[in-house]
Amino acid sequence: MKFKDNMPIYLQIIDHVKLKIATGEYKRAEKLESVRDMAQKLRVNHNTIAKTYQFLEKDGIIFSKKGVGSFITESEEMISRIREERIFFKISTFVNDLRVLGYSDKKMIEELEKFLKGEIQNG
Amino acid sequence: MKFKDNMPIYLQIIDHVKLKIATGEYKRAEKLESVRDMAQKLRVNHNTIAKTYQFLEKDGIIFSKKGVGSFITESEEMISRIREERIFFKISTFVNDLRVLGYSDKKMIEELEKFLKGEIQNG
DNA sequence: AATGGTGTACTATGTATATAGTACTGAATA
DNA sequence: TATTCAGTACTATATACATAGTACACCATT
Repeated sequence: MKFKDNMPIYLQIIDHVKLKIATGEYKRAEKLESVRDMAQKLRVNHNTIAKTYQFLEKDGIIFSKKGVGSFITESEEMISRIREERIFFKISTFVNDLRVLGYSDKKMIEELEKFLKGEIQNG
Repeated sequence: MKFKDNMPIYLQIIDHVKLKIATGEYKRAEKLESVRDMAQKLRVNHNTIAKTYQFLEKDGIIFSKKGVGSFITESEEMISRIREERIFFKISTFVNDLRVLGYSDKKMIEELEKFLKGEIQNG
């Protein structure tokens, strides 16, 4: 995993975990890697992962049991919400950003289609 | 201007200036607000604006003259590039983010159209 | 009962960011 | 020439972030 240096690592890992939940890679009630294993895997300090897990727990996205481990929420409703909020955020951000740049709805769609077509030719 | 607390202020202001260039609000060779005026307007320390301007100058986006002021680049090519790079970044980020979430090109366009239509009904 | 893996907590250290305050340098102008 | 407005530079202080290292509390298993 690559980190940007203009954003706290623990926030990037929080988003990383939420993304994995949104894509279904992390499933309901699944056991997460331990604080120390995750730290080693991502090459960060275990305190940073501990902070990450504590923030995720505060938001009800995971729950931790001392001496046992950390687990993805048991609420399917929460999992759905994480996915849907993410999709809504991505689309609304996109629309807003392009409108600020002067794009109409029509042009926005056209440019998106052009981008998708051009990609195939290039790659 | 509102700042997010998870990203350095000076980086947010850099983006803010680049956006104004991209939209045409800041024009070629135009004089920027002074370090101290901009600081007062955005309610940050003047050192933060000085840092911002120095980064923008390092990238050739503005140039500063001691005792005179800071100015938008005289290069129209640079201005066009700032706008085009921004648009490309927004579109490619959007496409990538939605693909990660499992969206096909077709579904991506459909959801965008649905969002744009739904918006009109809601607002 | 002892061991090992778990989350958690704490101190210490270093870096980046932002502020406050001050002062210097250069250019335009009254 | 003196003043004013620019950018620039410096010290000091505070906070957030990340690391390193250590230790403790809890739970399951041997």
